Amino acid sequence: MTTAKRDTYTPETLLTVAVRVFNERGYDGTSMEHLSKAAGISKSSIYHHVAGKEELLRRAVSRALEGLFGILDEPGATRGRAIERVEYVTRRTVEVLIAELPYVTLLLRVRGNTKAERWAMERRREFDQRVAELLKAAVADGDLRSDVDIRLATRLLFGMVNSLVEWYRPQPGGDAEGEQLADTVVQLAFEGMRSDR
Amino acid sequence: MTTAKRDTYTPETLLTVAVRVFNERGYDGTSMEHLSKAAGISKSSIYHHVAGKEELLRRAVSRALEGLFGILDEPGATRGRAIERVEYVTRRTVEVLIAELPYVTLLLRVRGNTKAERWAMERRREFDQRVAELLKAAVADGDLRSDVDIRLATRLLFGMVNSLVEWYRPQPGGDAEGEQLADTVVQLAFEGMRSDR
DNA sequence: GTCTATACCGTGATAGAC
DNA sequence: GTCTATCACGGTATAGAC
Repeated sequence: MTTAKRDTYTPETLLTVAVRVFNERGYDGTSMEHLSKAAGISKSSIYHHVAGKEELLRRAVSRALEGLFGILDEPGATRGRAIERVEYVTRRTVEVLIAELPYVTLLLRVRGNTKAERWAMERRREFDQRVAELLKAAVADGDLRSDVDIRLATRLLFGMVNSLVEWYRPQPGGDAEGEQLADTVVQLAFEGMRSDR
Repeated sequence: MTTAKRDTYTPETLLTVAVRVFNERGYDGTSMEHLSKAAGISKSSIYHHVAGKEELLRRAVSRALEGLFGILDEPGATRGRAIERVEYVTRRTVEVLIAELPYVTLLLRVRGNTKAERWAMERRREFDQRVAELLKAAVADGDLRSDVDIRLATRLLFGMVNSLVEWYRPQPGGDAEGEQLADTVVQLAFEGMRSDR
């Protein structure tokens, strides 16, 4: 029942274009004029599909947040030893970041100037807290080093993971590329960069 | 000879205010009206001190870049074993990030919409490349693990370091706080988060 | 579903008085 | 050095024809 051909815009297809431009120029640096040029339709035609610029932002960050929160409900994140759940969530976060790259990129860059942005920031904080609790449990189990503040370690770990959006660009033919990258990130984060082990 | 009291603005003191607002609202999300309110003077008075909004941005990112490139000229970054130079640069980058927090924050967020931004991004890439060469040398020495792509490891390492600007807020009384934080970052990055060593 | 035309407001920047 | 007044422009968004 899904229409294959696509010669006119829907909110979904328009979102794809908008998110790309938002990430190139920044949300505030993007005007409806920029969007209309990129989409190949007039400014006013955009308003036929969405209520305005902010709705596009809201849809985009919602999608990113759905992906991230979805991880926390997966079996790997709810069962087993805490350290294993931590590594699982880290690995899956990398994979979701890559799978939903433009949406998560936008999420990680919102500044809180509009209602939609502030809502997104709040939900993101929730996610961070959920992850921080996991790490805390792993420390209690004695599987993560206890000589550094765990809140700090969580932030640094996810600072490393989130930095992916600043430079990672998916390869056209790279299929299982995400899993490989996730492996490397987990290795570096938990085993360190030194070779003398 | 330095005038202690400050009841009128100079380009320097104005920059302090502007950079704070830029970081709160984003550069593109900040209008001259926002700046004038924050500075307590009228829009047109701002133009008496600086040529415009972009000059404020240029001054800010210049300051950040000076701080970062300065590190590469320090003895610790030019002498000794490569691995030691890598750890030194990492540690010092954290310290400079904290010492020049608002300026580096702005630098790390530019999108390339204006000339000043594109120039800043180019110089930043130069810095990253210089650091990547250091890490490469440390791998050649056998001191850094060779089972992961070194360009990738460099990006993740500095992704972790740079993420500081997203959440670190200096404590009013915290003096040697920066050095402590730098120690932790270096430990986590090079030794990893696991406790089983 | 897309267009042209337009309303209306905030933007960066300037002129000139004090 | 700061102000008020003003400019030209681009911003989001709407009206209404096709």
